[in-house]
Amino acid sequence: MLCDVRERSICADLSARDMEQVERIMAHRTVPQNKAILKEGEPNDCLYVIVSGSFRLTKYLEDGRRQVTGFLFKGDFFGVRACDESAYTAEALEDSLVCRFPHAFLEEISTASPGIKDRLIARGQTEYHKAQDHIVLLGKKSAEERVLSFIELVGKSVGATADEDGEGRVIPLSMPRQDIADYLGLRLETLSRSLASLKKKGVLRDIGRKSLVLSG
Amino acid sequence: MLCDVRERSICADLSARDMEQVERIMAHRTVPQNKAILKEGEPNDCLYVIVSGSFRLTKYLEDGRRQVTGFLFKGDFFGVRACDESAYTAEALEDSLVCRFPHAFLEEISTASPGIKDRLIARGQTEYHKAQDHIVLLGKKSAEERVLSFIELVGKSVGATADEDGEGRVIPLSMPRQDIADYLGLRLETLSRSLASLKKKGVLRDIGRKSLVLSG
DNA sequence: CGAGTATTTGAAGATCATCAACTGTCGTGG
DNA sequence: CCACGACAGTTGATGATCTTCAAATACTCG
Repeated sequence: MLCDVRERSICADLSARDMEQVERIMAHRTVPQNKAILKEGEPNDCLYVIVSGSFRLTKYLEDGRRQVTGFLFKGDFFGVRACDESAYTAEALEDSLVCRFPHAFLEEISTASPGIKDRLIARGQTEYHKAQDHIVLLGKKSAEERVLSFIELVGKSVGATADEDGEGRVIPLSMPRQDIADYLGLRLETLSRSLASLKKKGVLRDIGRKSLVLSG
Repeated sequence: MLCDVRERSICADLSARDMEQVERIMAHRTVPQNKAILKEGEPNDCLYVIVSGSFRLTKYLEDGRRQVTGFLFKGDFFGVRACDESAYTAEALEDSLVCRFPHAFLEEISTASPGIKDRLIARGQTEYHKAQDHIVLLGKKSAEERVLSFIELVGKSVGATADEDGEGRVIPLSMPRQDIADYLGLRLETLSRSLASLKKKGVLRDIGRKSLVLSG
């Protein structure tokens, strides 16, 4: 079975011979909605590539406060760390499919396909830069600015489609409000009010549970 | 000339033969206080390792709001990205010394010393995890909690020393209050008040411009 | 249709920001 | 060596934004 995310992912660097190996070793795995595939503090020895669906990454404070540190979509991957325990929890936002690579296996075939490591470095940097943008968002932006930035980010990640009128861009949302609020460092109610306010101002054309429509 | 950060840094993976190469190619460079060695948006083709001193990483919003996304100390490195422009500005907090490696050079010797790439991957992950902790700090913690977390982070990074009485831990601060505030997503005044409050509560034993003393 | 959950809305309160004045510190030069 | 100026940091009073608690409404699924 072939992923349709191959060209965007690690497999793109593999030779035909290595690909055979991959197809023997790797495992596709379905992850039901809200099920964790990786848990903060638990050991992890695999890299996961998202074939379809989406995930949230979360971290918890000792007292239970939860922060969503990122959302991942098709083609993204997580679980890079080769050693000890995971720094975050990864949960499916919807029924999803991932491709699983043991680190040991990656290490092995990377001697033949060193491009794999370059991919990991580059992707690591991309994630780091996204985290920095997130930091700017949390450190310096107002509630409404955060919400707008989030919508644009999702739009870029999953792609926006034109709505019926051809006037607006539809942004699909696979996550509930609470996840968005926890990503933005806001309370549910503040997120809701910010969305309402953006709609009143005409920035948002429509607010749905599973999608938003941006004006223009 | 040999760095005393060698074992903590990329050079640790190099063979003796590669080290000769490194000593020919690499350049030590001094960076005066408040001078940027990397600027957000400008191209960069080198990796820098901090030999002595410290740096702040900053990002700016279009309207000038500044966010400090991280502080780096001896042994840390920045400028990993092999391509296009830098995602952040790196400025010296004090007169500092860095070691400079062109990416092309690293790429070249990594065929002989593949451990270098593993280092870059591992370090990239470490930075990413630090960024995630920063996100939790900004998204979920109160002003005082942020300040305490920051102090503990610096303590871990640069090492705390016992004070005269042997009762407290002295945390050296190489950055001004404004940088700390911009790191914590707070205003100067709020940072100052939080410090004062922590002292009144007995968590801090003393507050100085260039150091803090933690109780216990 | 109805129960349960997700989301929105309302009113009151807390935390942090803002504006302003004050104090402390450091380096310079008389 | 002390006085001065400039900047870094602190403290005070007021206000805005976001949170909290409470209740209403909308949506989903069996």
